[in-house]
Amino acid sequence: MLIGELAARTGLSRDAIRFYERNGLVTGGRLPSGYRDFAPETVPWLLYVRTAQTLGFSLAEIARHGDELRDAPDQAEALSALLAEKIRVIDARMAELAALRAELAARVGTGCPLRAVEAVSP
Amino acid sequence: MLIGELAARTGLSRDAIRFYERNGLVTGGRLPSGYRDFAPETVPWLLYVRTAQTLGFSLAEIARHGDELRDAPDQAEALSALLAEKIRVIDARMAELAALRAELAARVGTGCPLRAVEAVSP
DNA sequence: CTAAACAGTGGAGTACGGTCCAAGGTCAAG
DNA sequence: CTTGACCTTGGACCGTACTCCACTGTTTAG
Repeated sequence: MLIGELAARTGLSRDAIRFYERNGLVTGGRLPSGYRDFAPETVPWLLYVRTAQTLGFSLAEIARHGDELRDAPDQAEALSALLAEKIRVIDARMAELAALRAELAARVGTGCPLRAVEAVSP
Repeated sequence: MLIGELAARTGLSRDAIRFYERNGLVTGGRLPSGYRDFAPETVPWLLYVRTAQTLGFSLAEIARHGDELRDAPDQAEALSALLAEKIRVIDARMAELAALRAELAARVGTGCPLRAVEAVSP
């Protein structure tokens, strides 16, 4: 698959894909012409990359996870561990959000406890 | 309060605070010496800024919210609306995370359904 | 054979959120 | 009056995650 098609299928720009390649997030072969040639599985992988990214993982982290996965003796196990770790991260993040939500919710409708926030505004 | 003390109390660097000031996130008076002079309420405000930031709001958004708040005819109401909006954002974010968590959880322990993710790694 | 539509490279530029630094002013203590 | 801690400014620089551009090579359709 050429880069243009991959871009179309993932919604990424060709430049972004080349950027990802430079940073070790994707690897493709090369055709005799020098054109990049991507495997079909690259599509779900890139979709996954975007998901992980919106989750707050940096590209470097995602690349590192990918590497760990590739180098693992037992891939299935490594992946399970990775996913489990991500789930922990998600849980932690959700807990933070829940705490913040509670804090905000407690202030909504009260005319007073917001002083700490409002009295100072820019 | 001088900038150094504010920095110490908020955990921010003096440079970061000056950067925030340039970008309209904080305002302080000036002493005759030219030194910035911050009100005590700036401390909770900056702590709030950091919280909002970890929530995924950009400094520009936070500044804009602060402005809206300041300009609102009814501050208490404006703040309630703002908090309510943030809560919606949080809820959306949590829902995304929950969906992703479910997706990941479904794959953990299975040796097969992870192909889509694993077969492709960098 | 040529033109269009792809692809490649390198490098500059962008926005964000800062950090670091030099040169210099201010202030309190000794 | 000097020393040291603190403050000021402006500007350079960093990492992240890209985008845009010019110039060049390849492939494909007519």
